[in-house]
Amino acid sequence: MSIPILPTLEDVARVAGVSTATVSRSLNSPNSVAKNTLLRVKSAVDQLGYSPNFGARALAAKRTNAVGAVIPTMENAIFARGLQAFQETLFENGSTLLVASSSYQREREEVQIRSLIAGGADAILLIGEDRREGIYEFLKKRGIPYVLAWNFRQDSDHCFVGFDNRAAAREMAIKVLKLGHTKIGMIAGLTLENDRARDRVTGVREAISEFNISERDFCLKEAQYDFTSAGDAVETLLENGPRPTAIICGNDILAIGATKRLKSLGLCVPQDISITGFDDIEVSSIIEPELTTVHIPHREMGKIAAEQLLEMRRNQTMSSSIELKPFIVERQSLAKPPN
Amino acid sequence: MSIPILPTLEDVARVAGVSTATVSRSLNSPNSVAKNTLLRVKSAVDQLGYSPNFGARALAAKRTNAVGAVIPTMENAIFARGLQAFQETLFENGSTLLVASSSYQREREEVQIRSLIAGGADAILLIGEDRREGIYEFLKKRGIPYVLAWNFRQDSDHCFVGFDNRAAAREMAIKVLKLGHTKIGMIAGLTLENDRARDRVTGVREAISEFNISERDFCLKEAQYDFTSAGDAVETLLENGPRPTAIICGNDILAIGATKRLKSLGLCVPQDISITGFDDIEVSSIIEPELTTVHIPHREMGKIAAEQLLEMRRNQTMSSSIELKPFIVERQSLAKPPN
DNA sequence: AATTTCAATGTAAGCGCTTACAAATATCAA
DNA sequence: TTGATATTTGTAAGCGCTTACATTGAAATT
Repeated sequence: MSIPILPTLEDVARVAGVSTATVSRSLNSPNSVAKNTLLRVKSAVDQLGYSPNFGARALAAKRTNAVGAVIPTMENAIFARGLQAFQETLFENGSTLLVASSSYQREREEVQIRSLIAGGADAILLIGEDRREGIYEFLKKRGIPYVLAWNFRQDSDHCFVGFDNRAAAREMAIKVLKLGHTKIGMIAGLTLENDRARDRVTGVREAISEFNISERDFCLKEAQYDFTSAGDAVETLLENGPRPTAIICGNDILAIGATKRLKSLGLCVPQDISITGFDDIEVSSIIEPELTTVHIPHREMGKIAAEQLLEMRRNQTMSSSIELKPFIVERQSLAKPPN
Repeated sequence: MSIPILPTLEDVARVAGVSTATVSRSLNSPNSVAKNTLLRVKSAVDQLGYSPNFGARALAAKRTNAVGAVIPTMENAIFARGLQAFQETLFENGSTLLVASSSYQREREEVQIRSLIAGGADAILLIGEDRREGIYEFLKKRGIPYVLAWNFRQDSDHCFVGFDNRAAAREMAIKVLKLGHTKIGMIAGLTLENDRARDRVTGVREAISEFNISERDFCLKEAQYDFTSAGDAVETLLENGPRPTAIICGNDILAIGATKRLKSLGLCVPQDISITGFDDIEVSSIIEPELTTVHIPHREMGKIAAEQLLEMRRNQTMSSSIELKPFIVERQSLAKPPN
């Protein structure tokens, strides 16, 4: 594995008997080259096994065609699914995907953003809105287009591609309340530095107050996005104050973890306690009882985010935000409260 | 969002009152620069908000520090988890991750490999071994180090970081057979262009023949890695030939999908039929019955794969393969056959 | 036939950085 | 003090590509 000597544009030009400019054009805008010149170049390329040097190309053309994405973690199905669609769309448009993960930590995210830019990203996907203003200034100063996904906010000068977490959570809470539940629990994701989790709490609180449920009958517990934390949270909920008849969860992982723990405590879902989720990941329809949850079109979101980003990079303009509409999937985990 | 004019190395040099070489050294090998020169450069960098141009750096230094990974899909938890660890390790070592996905299609994978290289990857992670020889030649010719993960093969001149799929599957099958099962079913992943899936089938077949189970009492069905396909496969298995008392699944997704379908058909797992999985993804311990499966240390694999790749790139040498040892996690889905 | 227009190609100037090598300065032993 | 050595800095030559601009020759227009 020694350092190989690779053919350059110049080698191709020599073999094809044309100038380097013509070779470059053959590769980048074949339409502007005569048909049989193109053929000669192509065959020289094949013969030499040429492929362009990435650094040189990036330097001369002032673009890398690499798009970065900083997501909290790839292990969570919701990001994995959206990211997959994002990558596919980028690929179809000749861009590659650079990935970094923040572990839901703001400081770390910031480092990752900078390192993706240093690593050549010339456009970037971020999750949610919560971050220091300085980061946005940094991106603007460098002329790097960005899209904020997994959330949506009207009247913002950022470009969002996502959904209204508050409204969706509120809608789910209203559905729960309309069934007659009066003692409500909620297991939310950690709201610190996470606007999506926070907005979902806000939405639920709104519904709670619209239905005149007293603060005493609403109990909120935050938990990390894993099954065990969710289980622990649900136990806390049962121990403190009046036992809820419905528990609204900040996402499906929390809902599944909570359900599992309730069952192991001998409680039935939804007969004793109803559970709702958020995201509609694949396993939500596999577990028992099947989970009533908010369906989020992650794949679509990933695809559209990619498209917006590509457009922004192409036109050097800001694109407008796009709102996706979640909807509730009714399955088995939500029912009327017990008498 | 107009095209911004960014400061260059030369600007920094001018402000700091030194040569561009000194600035470059300050950034890349601070030890070789006098302490107070370093300070002057640092402050010039801050003052101008300088950060190096990626293309120029890649061109001059002949390396991008980007590592590519082509995986079948990020949506599958097993790759998501390994990839996450892979990315973290790369980041700790100053490299960025370029991702592409093949959807388990060889042709497509080949395109993705080439496009990652064109996109600047100077090392690459691949899953399994099954691909045209030409691809390996291509990588060698370009001097791009690669690691094959999720599988392991002795006496190969590739660098593997993975586990012996055949041995692990065989071991699981032996455990099943020792319990007294004599009619065995298997739901495998699609083995076409997938050496891992194929090796797992081979391992099970070995055990089957070691226990003198006749071909008539072993029924194999391939399925895509999703719950529905697995469900359909299990139904086929029930319809054809003698009903198996144990079904060995090629991975956890298949096992979970099969379990779900069996339950909906009114069959009990493991009382009527035992089920085993492979991978030990997180939900495997959440579903009911909890899944008996082969635990694969995905995170460790991702981490080690990254380390090997970084070492190969650093030394321009081939590293040796590393074998990880899976082990069986006994939970509830495997039991003795009914009388 | 002369002029204009346009498509196809060539020329050559960078793009912003790294690094081999040279030069200058500081350090040390004798 | 002097020469030898080590440390720090500067000079300048690329790295391999893209693209503005110039050139050529053929087709279209008058």
